[in-house]
Amino acid sequence: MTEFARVPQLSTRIATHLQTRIEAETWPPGTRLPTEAQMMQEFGVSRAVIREAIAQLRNAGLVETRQGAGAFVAAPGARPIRLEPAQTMDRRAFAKLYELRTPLEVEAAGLAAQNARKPDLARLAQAMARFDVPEESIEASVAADLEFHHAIALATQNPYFVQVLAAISDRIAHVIRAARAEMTLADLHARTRSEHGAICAAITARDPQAARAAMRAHMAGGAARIGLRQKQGPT
Amino acid sequence: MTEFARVPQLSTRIATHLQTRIEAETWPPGTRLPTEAQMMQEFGVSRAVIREAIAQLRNAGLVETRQGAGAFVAAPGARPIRLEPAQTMDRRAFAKLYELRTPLEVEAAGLAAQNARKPDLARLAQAMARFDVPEESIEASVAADLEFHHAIALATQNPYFVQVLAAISDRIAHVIRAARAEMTLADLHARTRSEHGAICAAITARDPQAARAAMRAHMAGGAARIGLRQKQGPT
DNA sequence: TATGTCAGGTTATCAGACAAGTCTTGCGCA
DNA sequence: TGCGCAAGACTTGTCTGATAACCTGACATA
Repeated sequence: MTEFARVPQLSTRIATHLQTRIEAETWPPGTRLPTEAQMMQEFGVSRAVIREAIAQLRNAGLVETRQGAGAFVAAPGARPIRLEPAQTMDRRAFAKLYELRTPLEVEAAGLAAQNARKPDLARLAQAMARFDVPEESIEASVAADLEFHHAIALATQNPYFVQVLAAISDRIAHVIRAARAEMTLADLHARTRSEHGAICAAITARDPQAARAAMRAHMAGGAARIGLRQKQGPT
Repeated sequence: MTEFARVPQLSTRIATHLQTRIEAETWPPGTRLPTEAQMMQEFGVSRAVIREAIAQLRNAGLVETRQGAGAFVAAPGARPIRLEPAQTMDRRAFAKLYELRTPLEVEAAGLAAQNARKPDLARLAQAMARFDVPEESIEASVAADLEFHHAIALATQNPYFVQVLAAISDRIAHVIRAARAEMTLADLHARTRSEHGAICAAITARDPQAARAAMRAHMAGGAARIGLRQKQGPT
């Protein structure tokens, strides 16, 4: 009968405790966890708490439950890849995130040039067209930017790029929006349009090398615009 | 009364329903969700189900709950990046995952060459040393491989690379382990040792360009060894 | 051996209650 | 009038007990 302090939620503490047993392979995949009743006794809490702890693990993909059968340790391949959010999104953490984003966007541009299909190119052109109108608001501009990069990710034909880039871009856009940039909206709009145009042209021409180079320039430009230095040479 | 179609759990259905409202910005960040009592009435279920649904959203990082106050839609920046597991980890999905891993490992090698500190280089050398002994088992070999790549990720000084590469490598290693490879263990050991050595040397020499090239060769070699074709040229 | 049935165990859901924390409101006081 | 503060309403966290849906394994039977 272990006694838990009440600082974090009871269920969370129990969940992390169980998680260590699973990740330490004390309970290898396929193992059946103790029943809820047994855990109630072991941890000295009510069934509601146990159920919530199990729910957390199930949500994290570490266990699977079957009504009437029990809870089982899931196979590693079934677990989702998960990146914990940075505690504070300060300038340093932001730069690190951008550092992660850059090679992914560059590679996505190259893959898009190789693998894009007709509908992908159409979607890309459509995203480009949104820049033809004069700049309206920071919101509209950011949304158009996101849509363009999303179209590239889709063109890779690789769902992993779509997912991870969507998550990263979304967070970066959020910070940009909050920071408000130091340049005029008109200038930002023009530069983005120009750089996006180069990328779009290279992808449409199915030139992976040019697409990568254009995207790399775009990333470096974006980093510079928001005050980040990238000390990265040619790859 | 027999049910033919098995429906997902009640809590899951309600959770996804709430999720659509959040992602459609019907409830923008900061909004307070209806109270548990209100939802009980709206959906006609017990409080336990509502609480499980909320718990799912909380685990997904979409809402935050505060005792006595309520449940609130979380800021996008606070949400963890999450990659859903592929339904089936077949050869195609595996290739896509490798496609994502390659640019990340290449960039990590380059950043490691730029940013590695003394302890990082020591850890790298230690990981290399594990290959000096003759091959033992497939398990030991895979573990040493993972440790080497983990050491590189740490040397980037970028926690995002550490997290995402750890998650991806772990899953790839799992598949490799299951597939058992087509080459002899001795041959695999020798090749891995040779390629890792080149990477390690480039990083220790603080030569980012050479580190990137060596890692790219290593990735291509690994892909070829497990039967994947990479149609990727120089970046 | 093969098969159908049943009993026991397990999770899913329901219902009601109290504890702990938060927010609002109104009252007393300066 | 304006401010401080405490009481009370409200909300989530935890506990308790019960029923329904479901799974597994043993057992009887042909």
